[in-house]
Amino acid sequence: MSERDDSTPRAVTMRDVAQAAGVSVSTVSHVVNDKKGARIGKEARERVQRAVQELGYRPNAMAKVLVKGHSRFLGLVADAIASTPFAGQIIRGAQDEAWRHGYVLLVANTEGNEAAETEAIAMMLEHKVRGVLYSAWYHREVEPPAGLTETDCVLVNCFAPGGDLPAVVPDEVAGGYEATRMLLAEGHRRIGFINTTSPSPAHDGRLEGYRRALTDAGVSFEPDLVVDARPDQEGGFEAIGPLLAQDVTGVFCHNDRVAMGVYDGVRERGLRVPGDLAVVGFDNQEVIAAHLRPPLSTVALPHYELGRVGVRVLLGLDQPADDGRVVVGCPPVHRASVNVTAGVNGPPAAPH
Amino acid sequence: MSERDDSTPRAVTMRDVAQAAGVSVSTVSHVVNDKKGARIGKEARERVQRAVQELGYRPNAMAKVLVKGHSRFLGLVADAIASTPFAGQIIRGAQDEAWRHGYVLLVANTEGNEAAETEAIAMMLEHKVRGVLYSAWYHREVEPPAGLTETDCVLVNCFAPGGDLPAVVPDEVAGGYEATRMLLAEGHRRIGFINTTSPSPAHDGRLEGYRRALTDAGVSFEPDLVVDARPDQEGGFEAIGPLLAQDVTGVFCHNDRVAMGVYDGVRERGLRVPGDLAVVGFDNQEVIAAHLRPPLSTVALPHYELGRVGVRVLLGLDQPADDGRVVVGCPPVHRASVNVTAGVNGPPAAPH
DNA sequence: CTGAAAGCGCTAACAT
DNA sequence: ATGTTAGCGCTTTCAG
Repeated sequence: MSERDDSTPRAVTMRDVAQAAGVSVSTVSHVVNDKKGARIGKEARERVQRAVQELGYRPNAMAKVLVKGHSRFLGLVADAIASTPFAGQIIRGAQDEAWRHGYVLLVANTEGNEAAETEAIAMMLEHKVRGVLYSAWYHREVEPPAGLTETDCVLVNCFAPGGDLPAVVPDEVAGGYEATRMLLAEGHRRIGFINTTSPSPAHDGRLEGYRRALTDAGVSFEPDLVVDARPDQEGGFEAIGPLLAQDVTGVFCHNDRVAMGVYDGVRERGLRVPGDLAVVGFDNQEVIAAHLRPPLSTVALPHYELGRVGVRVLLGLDQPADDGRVVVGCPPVHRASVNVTAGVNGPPAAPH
Repeated sequence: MSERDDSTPRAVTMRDVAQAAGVSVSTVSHVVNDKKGARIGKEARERVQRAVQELGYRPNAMAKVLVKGHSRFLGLVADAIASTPFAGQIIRGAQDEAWRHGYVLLVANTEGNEAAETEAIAMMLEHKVRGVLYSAWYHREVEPPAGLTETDCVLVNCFAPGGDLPAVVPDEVAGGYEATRMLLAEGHRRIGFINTTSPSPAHDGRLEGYRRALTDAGVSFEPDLVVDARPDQEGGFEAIGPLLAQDVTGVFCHNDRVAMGVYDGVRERGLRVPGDLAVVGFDNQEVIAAHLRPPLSTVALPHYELGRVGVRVLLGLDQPADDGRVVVGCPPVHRASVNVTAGVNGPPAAPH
């Protein structure tokens, strides 16, 4: 199974190295950590390095933590690691940034289970994490578990009632604005908006952005052009009918899945995207958006950034605004569902 | 930001508790860990428990590791945490199973970067992990990095040349067999297979399964009904034409994205799924499969299981076969793309 | 029933 | 230029 040696696979310690090199442990410590102020003879240094090589010495991170008094761990508790590709991006962003600063991520996914959450946080606290990121897979208000008060904590893709905890969240309003702009920019004036039925920051923010974009373009807001639907394919499929009946020429969908349903509905009627109807989504969910026919113009949810900025705030590298928030932009992604000539990025090569 | 106290936020240790409770540290240790053989007076025990509560004592996991000689860490190095929802499932499966046995996962995603990989493994080794899972996001042969020989290691969703490392992999052959069976069971006899262009265990295994299923059903294999295409929407879209021209009534697609492209191609011709063409995918990629119109019958890639079984093998709970492999089944998922009356599971409610 | 003490692997003064 | 030593917070004999 592995190259473990014989009877007592006791790990090789610093003392073993010292012994083999014929020096003291502190000397070994100095050369291994490449300490600045330490003057070690070229001679001895080499002997130590050789011994390290030969014995295959690996420093014990735990022992180090113990003496230094603080670990290089960062906790990340996620409510849904799996249900969606999104959480993965948050983790990746957090991981990359943590790594860059010498931190290791302790990830726990709780699937919303409160007991698991408490246990996960206890685990992190016992590992003396430098702080923890508490994240949600979709932007919403959360009630952070009690244990979190025992350490530094920043909320990612969610926020707490009081507003006392720093929160890193996507800019829903700007996102909705951008999405609507994409349609406006192509000359559309009757623009439908299929929003979600569930009350949420996304619901309110994107609507707000839609209205503002309309206003800024001198187009009056028509309540009838906004319909709420289940935020998935079925919802989009059903919602597009009424909108088409009102002669919209473009539609902004609450998310890419809704847009996917809209595509189906449009096809069902023998119509075409974008010729008969221009469509813009939200989320930029790769599997869907980039590979629909035609590829879907959309606005990206910045999950990677969210994770990344989350650790930056945790480490004190970025400062939240006065309201405790850091708002991350949602960049527009131009593809062919608004204007045939616009989207030029063909889908990337796919493996397996 | 957090409830840190004053100047020196020194953590409360066991000694503090001992002092507060008026007992010795060893007594505290005994009651905190609920040691079996320890006879502690009801009286003292209560004092300790109270002190623990009041001081908010949290045991230091690092110190514990140091004295016990081994950690409760399991490493998981993944090549692509994010590019796909798949890796997320592997992590989740591993996490759940690890957790169940009191282990904590140290996750590192390397995005295929070799330096990151080496560094990640070094990090894990320094944390004295009990072992590490090396995983790939799509089933393939890998060259596990050298550092892994220093600890127990099991391969997940991949395998090594020599076959010396235990490997947990999906049963591609059985999967291909199942997929084909779904079509055969509905009476189809001219069944196309859109395979992938990239050579891989998936390519060979699924083809093998397809052939076996045909043979077992007394249908002769026709090479012309098998076409290789890019394993995505575009590939499926283009490949379906030639197949339709050969009067296939059903098609087995290398994956769900290919099936998505096939749907488009079928629609383009004014045809219907499953009426004019029955379609079966592979992967069971939720976002796609469950929400296509009609919902796609497919075969699931058992990522969660792969991760779960990976840690079981690592912990010695499951034994690999003589060839070092543990093969995990790919269960068929019946939806409406083969037989209208078959798929009954409407898409689940979707949040946000 | 409870406490004293050794020591896990390492770092950081402090000696030499 | 290098060695000695005292802990970091905890578990675990071994004595009382």
